[in-house]
Amino acid sequence: MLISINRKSVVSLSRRVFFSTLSSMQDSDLEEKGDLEQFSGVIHDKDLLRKASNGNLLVLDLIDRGAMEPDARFYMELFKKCTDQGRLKEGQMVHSHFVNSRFQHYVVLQNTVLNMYAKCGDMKMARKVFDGMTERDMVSYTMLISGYSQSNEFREALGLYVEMLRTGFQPNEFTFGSALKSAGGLQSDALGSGIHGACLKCGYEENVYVGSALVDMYTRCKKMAMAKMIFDELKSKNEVSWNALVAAYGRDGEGHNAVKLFSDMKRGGFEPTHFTYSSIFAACANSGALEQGKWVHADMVKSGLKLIAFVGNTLLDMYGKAGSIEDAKKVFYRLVKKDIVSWNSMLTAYAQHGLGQEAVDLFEEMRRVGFQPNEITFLCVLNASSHAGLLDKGLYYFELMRKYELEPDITHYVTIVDLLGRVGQLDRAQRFIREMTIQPTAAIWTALLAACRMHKNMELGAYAAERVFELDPHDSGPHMLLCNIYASAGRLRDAARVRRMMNESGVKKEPACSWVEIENAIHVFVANDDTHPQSEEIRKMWEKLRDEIKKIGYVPDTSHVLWFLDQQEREERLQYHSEKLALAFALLNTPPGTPITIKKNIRVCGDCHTAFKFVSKLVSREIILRDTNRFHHFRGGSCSCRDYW
DNA sequence: GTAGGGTTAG
Repeated sequence: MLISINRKSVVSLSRRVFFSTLSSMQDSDLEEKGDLEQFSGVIHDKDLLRKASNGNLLVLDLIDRGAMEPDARFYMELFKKCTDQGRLKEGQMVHSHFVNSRFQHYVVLQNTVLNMYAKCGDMKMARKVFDGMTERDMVSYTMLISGYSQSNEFREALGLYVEMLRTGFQPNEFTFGSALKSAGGLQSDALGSGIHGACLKCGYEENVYVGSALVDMYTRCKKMAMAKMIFDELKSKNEVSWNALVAAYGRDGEGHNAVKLFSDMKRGGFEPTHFTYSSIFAACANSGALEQGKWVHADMVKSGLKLIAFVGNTLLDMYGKAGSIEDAKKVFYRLVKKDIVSWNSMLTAYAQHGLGQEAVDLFEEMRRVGFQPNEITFLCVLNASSHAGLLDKGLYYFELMRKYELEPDITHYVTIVDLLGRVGQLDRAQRFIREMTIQPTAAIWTALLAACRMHKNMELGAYAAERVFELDPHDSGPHMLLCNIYASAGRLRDAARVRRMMNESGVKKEPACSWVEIENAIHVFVANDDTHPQSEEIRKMWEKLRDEIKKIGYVPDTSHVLWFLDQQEREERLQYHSEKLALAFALLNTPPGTPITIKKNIRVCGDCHTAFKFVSKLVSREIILRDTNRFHHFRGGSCSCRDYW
């Protein structure tokens, strides 16, 4: 609370009262700073003011109107306060006074200014201050290097690091930490090991910051063995060192290793932090290790850590990716404080599950409560509209972006092409591409190509494919799409030509695989897989299922498979697609009535989609299938995507 | 006065 004082009462204030009044002021009272004018008449004692204000930004007003002149220590406190609170504007104001003060040549103060700009993300100004310094020390270099590395300007950081060495300054543990982060950011093993060598030479290998930075750097350079070795030999470890390694498993989608490390960490007496949990959930999300993720979630609840956005967002994403939309929703609504990523993640989860209407409703709720959407928000909601076939909504939201002063980028355009294509408005999609204000990319034409495959438009498909091949000749996806378009139109010669083209230019098709998690183990299947210990049983199971579903109406759709085989061979191949094997395996190894979740690394084929619908009816089980695009929930003979995918 | 670890989309 700012105590309201008028000039008359100020004059009669004792030094003591003045001191305590100013000390009790909060920066949040800044809007009421008009009242400060009342002080200006009585401030003569700068030291008293400095002490009383304790770096309080309220006094900026006094400085600005020349009512007081800070001393060196006061400048320092003000700059630090602006740095800590990220108050760039106030910092600039103090800076402009500082350059006219008699302290302007103090290196330590100039460093503090430099650091303030760097930490507030204004690297241009930080650089300008640095360049303008007549005298620099090692800290000046280190502050600028760390600023660059924290702004992801890794090349600048390392350039400066080299310059620093050339100039003859000795880096310290602070410098090494930032330099290693930059080398990791550039994924440059060569630069990283060079810096590593320098750390050893200077005797910093036992510093816990340097150690963690080394571990992190090597993981980012894909040198996991080296990272682990350094980690194991670290003399001093803390939770950050552990987190660096856990996070690496998160990035690589190695859920099981991450969880194992998590257990080791706890056994070693280290408390997991928000960073740890966040990384674990990301690891489980990316590897589909839902059961383990749930276990760690329970552990976090026990630990008493609050469900803040920082970690809740990752957890939400994990449940979404694992197919459990209900759990994702629970996390979302229990978050202590939602940030933009929370909203976007929830929208993504809805979109992935084909719950377009829910996504649209959530987006409207977001606007209602006054949360500012960003580009990603629109991408999520456009995607959701597209997957649910909500044409008008999608087009409306695309236009709405500009009202929020957001410029659609190429990814938004792709979604609109996809949206128009899915509902079969191919001509309109083509017109939309022609009228785009930005240059169409391979992704744009691939979206149109996929729509042509869906709606069996060979001519436009061939045209779109040509455009894709011009822009990106090495992607196998578009080749396969075109090949399939020709094959299902009976143009086998053309299909063969595309195949040949792929072979000649060395385009490889990613092998399809499906996997299913049962009791903490992940079982992976590829088509015609007979390597699994239960393969005989699995085949028999599927053949039994196939015969049963044929009785209730299943007709194998062979238009999706290799055109060069005869009908019977095609049907044969089709029957042992990886997702069918995974399904048979899951039915053999899970209790009746429980839902089954299967993941696939490419899009589900049309025949498997149909077969899964029949199986869900036959065995009265819910089957959840995640492909690269989205989730399919099969229940009672139909799919949540309403065959829209 | 200076340092290291996390999340949404594609």
